[in-house]
Amino acid sequence: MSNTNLKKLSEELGLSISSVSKALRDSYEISAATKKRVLAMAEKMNYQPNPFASSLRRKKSITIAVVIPEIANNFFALAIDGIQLVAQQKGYHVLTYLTHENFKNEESTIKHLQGGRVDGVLISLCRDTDDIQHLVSLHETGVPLVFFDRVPERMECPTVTTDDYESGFKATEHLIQAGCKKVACLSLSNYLSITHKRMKGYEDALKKHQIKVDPKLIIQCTNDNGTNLQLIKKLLSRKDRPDGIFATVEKLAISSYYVCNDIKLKIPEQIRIISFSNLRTASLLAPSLSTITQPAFEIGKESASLLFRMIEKKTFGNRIDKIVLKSSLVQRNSSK
Amino acid sequence: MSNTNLKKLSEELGLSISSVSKALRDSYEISAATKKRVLAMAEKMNYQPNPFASSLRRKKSITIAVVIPEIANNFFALAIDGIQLVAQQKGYHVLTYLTHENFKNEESTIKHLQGGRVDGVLISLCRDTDDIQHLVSLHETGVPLVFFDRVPERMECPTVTTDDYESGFKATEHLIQAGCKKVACLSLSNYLSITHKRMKGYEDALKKHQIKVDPKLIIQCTNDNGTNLQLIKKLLSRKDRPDGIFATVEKLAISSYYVCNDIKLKIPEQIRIISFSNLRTASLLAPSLSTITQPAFEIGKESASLLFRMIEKKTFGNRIDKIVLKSSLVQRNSSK
DNA sequence: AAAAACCTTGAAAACGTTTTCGTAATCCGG
DNA sequence: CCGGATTACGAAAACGTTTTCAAGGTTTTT
Repeated sequence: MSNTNLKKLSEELGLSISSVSKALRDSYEISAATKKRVLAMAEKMNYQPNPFASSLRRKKSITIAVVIPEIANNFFALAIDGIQLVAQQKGYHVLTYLTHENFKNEESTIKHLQGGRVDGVLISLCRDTDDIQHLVSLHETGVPLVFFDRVPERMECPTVTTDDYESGFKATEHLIQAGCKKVACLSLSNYLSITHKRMKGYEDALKKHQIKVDPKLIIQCTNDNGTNLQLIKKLLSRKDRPDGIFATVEKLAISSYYVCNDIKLKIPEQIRIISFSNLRTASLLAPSLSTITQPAFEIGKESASLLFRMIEKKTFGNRIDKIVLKSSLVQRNSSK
Repeated sequence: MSNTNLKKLSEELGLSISSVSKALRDSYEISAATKKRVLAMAEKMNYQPNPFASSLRRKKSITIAVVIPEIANNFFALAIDGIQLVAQQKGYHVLTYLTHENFKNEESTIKHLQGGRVDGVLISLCRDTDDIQHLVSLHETGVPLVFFDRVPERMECPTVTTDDYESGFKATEHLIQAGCKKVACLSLSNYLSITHKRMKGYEDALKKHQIKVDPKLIIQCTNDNGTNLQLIKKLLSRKDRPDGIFATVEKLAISSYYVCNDIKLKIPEQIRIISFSNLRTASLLAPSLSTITQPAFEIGKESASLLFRMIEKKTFGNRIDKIVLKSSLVQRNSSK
């Protein structure tokens, strides 16, 4: 086992434990010569400090937690990438938790994090999180907390998001300008602020172009792919089917493609599609998929940076940062 | 802060610290009535045990580490998903580390893990890992270690892999049977066991069909996408260009698609492509991509399960498990 | 030459648990 | 009612660090 500790090291060196500890932490109290000796011996004996003893004593874990709905998802994978980059630079460890879009999981995960296991938490809510008591409670214990992308609607807290309203507006307007008269909206959740904003953009774009918002064209999708396929198939099989689809998340666009293949609907001739997406193969699809692409990697980086500012107390007292990044609309053939 | 600890709890209850601790851990030494009182008070005071004190004392972290080259990668994202599933069931925490295909990162990460921070490690090597001294060293400190997919060639250790040789063979033979005479192989690394095996399958399939292995058709790609695009473009622009591509990893197939679009090579008419891939949109590409699909999620699950068997010492003394799962070849239009 | 300042080290407490061991108090059969 | 078993709890050590404080020794100042 990992056996060499300060005690053994100090015995080997003929020094006290405290001196060895101080030498290793490069304290001014220790002479250069001694430090050199200690470092050499530590190297030789392959000393690795016990992180738990250290964390216990210093009340710091050098660890952050990332809580996300899923990982097999291009957006979140990229966000994690950005988070890890910053964490690695700071020398922090990253604990990852998946809620699988399940509120109970999110709740229990957050509760566990109250024990001091981490110095800060990055979180993107799950699709049916409405009650945020668990997060308020975590916040009250003093753990720095940053939300990214899927942020709570009614909580004063630091967030990193994108211009969801504008993106929803632009995407919808783009479809209208391409010729769509009946644009459907595929939504992920009833609760999430991001879907509210994206849908508000969608509705306002319709209104701007004198198109009435038709509730039948707004589909609340579920967390089950099979069900979603059925919902979309039903939508697209109607006589008065839409001629455009605005998908608020990537997987719903993918499902739409499958349904169109299935029922032989031509994209974009019979139905135009645009979607929020971080798919790297968007331009290789048949047809290439028009996307609103969120800067997922940057979102991760910004969130982590913000969190570390809070951890290091570099952020002003009770200042609450709300960072908003811009998504980019990329027109491709699915909306021509 | 997370302030309530055993001491406060015990004072509030008029019990000793040890009794409270034992009550919370449901020890037989404590009466049912007392346990009930303690549980109630712990709930009321929102007690969360300090994980570091506990880990320090018990010499267990209830945490595993996952070390992978990258996360924005369908294979690894799915594998992590499987790992997390098992870890969550076991009540373990998961620390994730990205090496970004950089050996130095891998080395230092592994070194840090020797301090006892985790009870076990799951790792997929990075593309240029040749020297495995750091892993031998970790293993020697007694930390259970399971390799998945990208495993070391010369080390006696538990692994979870797929039938890479057979898959490489089948994929290549499939291209030959589709009519290819000159099949190129896009490889990721010189060192990895998986690429060796996949390439051996490739070579043996060629030999079986009396096709000479042409070193000029075997391209060692790099870790830089731009460079890879150039390498592939050069390969496909030659007069004696190949009529088939066997890509050993997904991103090289994607790059090939881009190059073919760029230089107007028709897939599959002028060049057929098959690739290892976990792309969920493989069937939606233009043309749909033939794939060898690894059971990434299952690989994650199996690796984690194996690791936990080792952690729980349920695995026989020095028995070394080598689990091999089957990949599936899915023919689509890119190799018609 | 004594006093003050500095440099280097060590002893010990503390972080919050877990666990071993000891010990009252109760119980039960003979 | 006595001896042994059982039940329910507490005291204290231990895990491996970090940090405060004291102290011995050397150098500098007066």
